[in-house]
Amino acid sequence: MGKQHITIHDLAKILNLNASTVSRALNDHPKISAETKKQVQKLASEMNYQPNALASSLRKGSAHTVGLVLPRVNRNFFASAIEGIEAVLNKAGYHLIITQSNESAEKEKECISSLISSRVDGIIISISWETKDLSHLIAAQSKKIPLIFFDRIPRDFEASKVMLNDYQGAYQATEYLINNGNKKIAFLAGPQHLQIYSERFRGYKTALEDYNYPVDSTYIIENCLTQERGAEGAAQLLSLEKRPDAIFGSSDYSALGALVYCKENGLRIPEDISIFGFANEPFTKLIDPPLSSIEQFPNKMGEAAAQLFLNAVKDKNSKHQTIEMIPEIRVRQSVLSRKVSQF
Amino acid sequence: MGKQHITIHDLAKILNLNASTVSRALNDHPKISAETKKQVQKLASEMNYQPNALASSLRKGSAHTVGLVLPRVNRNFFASAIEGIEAVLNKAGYHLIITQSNESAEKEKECISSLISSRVDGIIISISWETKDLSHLIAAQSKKIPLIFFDRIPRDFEASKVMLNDYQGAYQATEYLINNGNKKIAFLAGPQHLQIYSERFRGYKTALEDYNYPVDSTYIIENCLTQERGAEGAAQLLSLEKRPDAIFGSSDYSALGALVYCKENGLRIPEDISIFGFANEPFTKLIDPPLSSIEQFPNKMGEAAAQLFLNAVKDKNSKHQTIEMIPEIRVRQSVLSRKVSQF
DNA sequence: TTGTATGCGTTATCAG
DNA sequence: CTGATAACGCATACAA
Repeated sequence: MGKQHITIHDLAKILNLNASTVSRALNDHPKISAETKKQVQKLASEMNYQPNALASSLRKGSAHTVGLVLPRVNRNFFASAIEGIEAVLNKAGYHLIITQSNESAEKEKECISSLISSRVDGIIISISWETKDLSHLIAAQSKKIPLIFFDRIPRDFEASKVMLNDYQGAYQATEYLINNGNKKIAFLAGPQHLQIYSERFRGYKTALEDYNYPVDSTYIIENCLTQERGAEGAAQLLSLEKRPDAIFGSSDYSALGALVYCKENGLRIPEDISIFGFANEPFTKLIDPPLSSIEQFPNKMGEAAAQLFLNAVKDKNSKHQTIEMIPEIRVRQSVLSRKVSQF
Repeated sequence: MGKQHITIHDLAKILNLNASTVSRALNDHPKISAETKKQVQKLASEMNYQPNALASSLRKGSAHTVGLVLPRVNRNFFASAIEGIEAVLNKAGYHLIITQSNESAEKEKECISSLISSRVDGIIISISWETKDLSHLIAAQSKKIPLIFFDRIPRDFEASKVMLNDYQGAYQATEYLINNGNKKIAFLAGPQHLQIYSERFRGYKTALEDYNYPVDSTYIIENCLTQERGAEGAAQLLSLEKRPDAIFGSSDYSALGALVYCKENGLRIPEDISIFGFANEPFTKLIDPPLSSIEQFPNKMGEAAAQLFLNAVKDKNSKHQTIEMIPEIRVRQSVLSRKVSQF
């Protein structure tokens, strides 16, 4: 009592052993007698010994820890990704430090800096909406810390990546809208310097072009990812002389904002206007009407990101790898099913 | 290049200084010349020096870090609590390590153990559903690590606590149901060894008693917190000869399960049956019909928990403190408003 | 104002 | 099989 934390030296003194022997016994070193091991481990557990991870990591030069930088944990997508990452990492004996950038580039810099200071063995990151300057990421790489991007990936950056084929998801959703009788499809876009959002936009645009639909810039709302922005975007779209008959959001939240706004303003969904989201957040199934969306398999994306990290530490000289996941559209009542084609 | 991480010794050598001087310069020590400071800080930033937090914390005996143990981050309630905790803690210069027990008592033990090994300065915890043995928590306290409970609190444990007046919330919800024409109110209970759930049950029961309603044990479903269990509970209740006309869930998720089950089985909500939840998760506003629930102010609860930790480190001998928050009911369309009384 | 010496708790290396 | 010693990187008491 009195002593906050006991050390291997305390144990050693009591057992008339050397601290090194205690250390080895605790780590199940092969050439320590079974007798001694038993003795040491018994006392350690009786005295509730907890090794000092700081000291151990300092000495070993690694904390066997991976840092995770997320925009925010308060999103099913990211929370599920954490589960996948932890499952793979824990099995491999790694711990995870979760940090949040809150969509702020500055906070993200701090997270990275703090993780480097904590001497993490790798960093898995989904960058913030704001992030444009990438020097903090270059800094991490220059310290030979494996850097794995997932989901939100900067354009033109050499690193391992887990990405969704956002293009394909957006293309399919747009195609579905077209094939089901929607003529004027509006799009709520995200920041175009993030690949996922530019790819979603490309999918939308290409589908329109392939079907010989005009791409009308008044139907494209920029930087529209939050529920609030979605409502604003919908307001803007509904005030147009020729208002759209469908709104496709780059995020479930902006789609939700649009949906609520349309309902509040007397539009019937999907009879008057169809709505499509992106991410398949759990609430999409629950709202009225249920929101069509695109499943991204966040858990699997997390697992894949963790696996890329493990590959990187296993083979220090391995090249960067990219894993692409295929999304699936989930059609629900928020979209018209007029079946104008046989598709 | 080549070197992964540079140290104060590297900087010292380059500047022809001693490592201690460099250390002091970087920490803005008062008796280091402005000249030297500028020199050192310039080089440090040029070379992208990142202090080794492991070494620093080991030496200082504290990492200025707080550990957080949550059942899971994939809940708005907990994710919002994190925000509140971080806001207060970061302002005070502390970092947060987030861990998840996944509602497993064993995993929770591991989290605590790992946090103690990381030499956190305090632990904020909301315990898992499974947790009954509290030895891991006693272990933490015996090492003089301040322990702050929030939301899910074990009965009869001396520690600082941030709790909701769950009794009051449940009482008010039940009272509302009574006053609005519901005669047979069923209850989906949680594990009674957790104070929040026993208090919710007590609120429900007391309200019934106060209004001279019978407390019918066939209307009480035990251990019913998940969406799945909620659906099962509803199935059980609807199969009763005299089925209830209202279901009050101890969680939004079990209430949701009940709501979906009732809808799927042809009951109109609220005409045929009223549903009330607990926690006011964001989805409650969005579903059809919107689910009545009880707001817990998770962000404020997080802030309060962090504040209690700060109090504990500021005054080592301070007594345990308890902060009680007052919940507010949020009535939505999932409940009948028959107004049988003037209330 | 700066340098020297020491120790935080652990583990790796070398001896015995 | 076990012990002695040094070192991980940093911060502090003490010295100059």
